[in-house]
Amino acid sequence: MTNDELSKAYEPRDVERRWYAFWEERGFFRADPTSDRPAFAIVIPPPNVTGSLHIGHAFTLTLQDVIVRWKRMQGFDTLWLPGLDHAGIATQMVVERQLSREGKRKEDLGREGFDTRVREWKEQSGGKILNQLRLMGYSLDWQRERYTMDPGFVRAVREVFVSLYEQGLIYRGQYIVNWCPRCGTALSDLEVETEPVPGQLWHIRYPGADGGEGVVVATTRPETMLGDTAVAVHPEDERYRALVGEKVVLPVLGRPIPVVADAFVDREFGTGAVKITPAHDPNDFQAAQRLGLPSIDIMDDHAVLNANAGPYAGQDRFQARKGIVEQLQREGLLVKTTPHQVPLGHCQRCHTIVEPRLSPQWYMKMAPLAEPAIAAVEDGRTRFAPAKWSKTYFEWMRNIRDWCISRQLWWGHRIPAWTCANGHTTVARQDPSACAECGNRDLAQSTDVLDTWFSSGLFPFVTLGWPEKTRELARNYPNDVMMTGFDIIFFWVARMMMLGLRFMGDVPFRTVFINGLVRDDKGEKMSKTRGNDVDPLDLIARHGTDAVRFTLTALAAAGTDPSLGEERLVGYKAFVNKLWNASRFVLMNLQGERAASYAFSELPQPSRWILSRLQAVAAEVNAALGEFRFDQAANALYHFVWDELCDWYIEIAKTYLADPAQAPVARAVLLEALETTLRLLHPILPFVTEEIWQRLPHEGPSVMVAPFPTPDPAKADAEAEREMAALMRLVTAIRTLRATYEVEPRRRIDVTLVAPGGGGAAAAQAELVRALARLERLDIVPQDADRPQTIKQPVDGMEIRIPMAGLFDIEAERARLGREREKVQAEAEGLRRRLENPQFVERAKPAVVAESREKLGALLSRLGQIAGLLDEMGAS
RNA sequence: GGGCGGUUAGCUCAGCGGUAGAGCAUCGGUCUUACACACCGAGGGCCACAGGUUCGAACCCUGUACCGCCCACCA
Repeated sequence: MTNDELSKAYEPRDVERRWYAFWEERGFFRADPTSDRPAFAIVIPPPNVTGSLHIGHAFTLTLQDVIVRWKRMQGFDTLWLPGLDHAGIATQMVVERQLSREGKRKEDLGREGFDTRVREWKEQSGGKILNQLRLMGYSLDWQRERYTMDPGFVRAVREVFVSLYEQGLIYRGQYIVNWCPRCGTALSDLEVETEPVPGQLWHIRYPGADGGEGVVVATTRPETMLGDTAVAVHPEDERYRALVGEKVVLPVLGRPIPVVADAFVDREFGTGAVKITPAHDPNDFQAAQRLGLPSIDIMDDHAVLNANAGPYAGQDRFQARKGIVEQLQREGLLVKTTPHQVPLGHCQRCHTIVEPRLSPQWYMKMAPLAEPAIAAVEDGRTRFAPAKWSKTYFEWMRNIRDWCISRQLWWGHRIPAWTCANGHTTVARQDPSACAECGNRDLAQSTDVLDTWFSSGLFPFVTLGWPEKTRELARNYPNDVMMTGFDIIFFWVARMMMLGLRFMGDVPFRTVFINGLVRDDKGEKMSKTRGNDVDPLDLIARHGTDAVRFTLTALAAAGTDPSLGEERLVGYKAFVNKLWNASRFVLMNLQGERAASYAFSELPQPSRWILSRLQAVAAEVNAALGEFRFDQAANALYHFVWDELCDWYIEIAKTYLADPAQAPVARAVLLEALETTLRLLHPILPFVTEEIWQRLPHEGPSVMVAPFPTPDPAKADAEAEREMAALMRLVTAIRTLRATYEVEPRRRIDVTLVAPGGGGAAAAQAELVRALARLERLDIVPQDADRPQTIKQPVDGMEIRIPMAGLFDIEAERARLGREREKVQAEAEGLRRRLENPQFVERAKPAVVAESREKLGALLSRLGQIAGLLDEMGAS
């Protein structure tokens, strides 16, 4: 290969598509259950079929891919199985919206027609997000792709439902549910978002049936009064004692209802008298159960008042509210109206105000399932990372309530329950032909479907083949890691824990890593509705996939919500380009020859240094990824590549490359450093690393399946690191002096280094110092007489001396020394105070005390020197 | 009403017992033959506030103030 093939700037576009196809064709993504390598499996949070890739997916999935690629390179047989969620309510909404654009409703198609329509739509659009996952470079095992409505899931869902029913953990009951009048279905508690809404508290008089004053109740929802079956007061409330047991007349409808006493009433709130509407309020429902009161449902599926609402039948709930309030006012029964903030439930999907409604639904008993799921985290079979999330998990699990699993939707897993003509219920794995109880053959299957999370909750084992006893199940369950956002800990993680323990007898995964939620550069949560979301595909089109991946990885500090600003992304794009150009440099210098062999101990110090640093970085990256500290891994690599490899070693190597005697070994070191770095970076930057790696002399078909670097102790060289650090401090100090006095960059100057100890690295690498600091002469002397008109700058016990003659601005030096003196004085003062404190000397660690003494000594001697220099200048 | 988290350089964030770091932005200087998506330098912070523990606190404890999130059936 010639360098002509490498463009000056990295061009991600064609590179990415090419390598992804290459990896996939070679089967690198595939897990092999017959492998004798250790297994590593990770559960993907299956995106909705309706969905397209948003930044939240890109964030969590990039981190997952980093882990997967890392583990694969470490030699694990890794399984990262792609899947899609049928997303019942969300998908139904999308398809209904499509229909509505065609001027149709789902009822026009009928249930079967609608079902077909959804399946068709899934076929054409379900692949969209999967292709987007490919564009991101994710190394998913595509041959094992699953879908929560595929035949295996249908069977598994049935098995789980029937089995839980048989165990008494699924039951049917009539309670108050959260009902979305727009979606026309019940919702679980988790699908309801409570938000305070400014409302009013209406005080309404219910006159006595005996013609007396009756009682004034306070309500935020006057329309529900049509379903009132009592008024309740506190049993010990003196104000109403006489009324208990009497009747009052429900306004509008004129129905007499009793005044009852129940301790749940808060005497302080409103008037202390509360209307009881058992069919439309959970509290009232419970009170009605206790007190034996009837329930009157006044609304239909879409919150339109029904025949029980008398004159308001046929009106929408809010329209009716208005009419009722006006009527009460006309009739003089509206005592007063006060503003009042009301916490109101909204449908998570369509944001319609949820109506509490009495309705027959299917429930899953949660307490018996939660108990082992709590224990499994307590005893560490599953651990949360960061650990704080276990608190959130426990909090919810310990206060868990039964889960309403039935939905009145058309899209989803049908509930395997049939009702016969005699009203008996049959729940069965196979479609029954006769009632299990009475043999009646006139059966109708429930029209309800299951909450989408019912099937998602089975994901970790059904995707491995359950209920069959497959190799995959034996090998990969429990999965090793589950990574997701905290927003679905309850929806998904908790339910996988409960169902996994129930049906597999073990936890579904060993570690749950919770990542933050991506925010914009102002810290706001990104969402379409806010209009501040960024499209990851747009970002990759403009900056390249690797830059996007690196940005997301570098942002992933444990436990924080990352803020994604475009500036940051541009910075990491530059990093990818930097890596590209460093590689170009190495490739240009390889000259097609085979890498020379070398003995590490005989390498020049800078070469030992860069290789030693490389071992440290390898150790750091491995440790960081092991703890899910993605930011640390990314930063360690960023700084190694940019600050050490590029800014120092490549510059140093230029001098070696110019010398035919040193060039071959330098090339070998450069190549080794680059090749190892590419392997370290590959999990984060898969494309650019492959593109470069393939151009290097290499073994194996792909960097993707090359071994992940581990630190080689034989190449750890503490002495070289120490010496090089000193050398870099020296060069930097000289450069700083040059910059301070505005010495032209091109101009070569003479420097004398007074080094009583011999000069160490500076002496050994004098040539390098000259090259890096752009010196004409570097004289290293053990001592030197004081010379006037000389800049003196201490560094590591040595002193840099540069003659001022014709070079330096004396005023500038005076000012600089003045500033330095202030700083040094302040620091020395602090140290002196500390050392004068006998308790510090006595109790602090000896090393800390010694260090302080040493530092103070150095500071004081520098102060003396500064004073001398200033004197000298004053004199001159 | 409960619970959790945050408050560190202009911005976005690391650090979590030995008197502060990064990226970007800012300022000055450079086309030094890999890279101007670059190079070489510089400036910038009483680590929200008040107490306490400690020889020593951004870091541990207590409280306060803002900000954010989650959970919650007071009409």
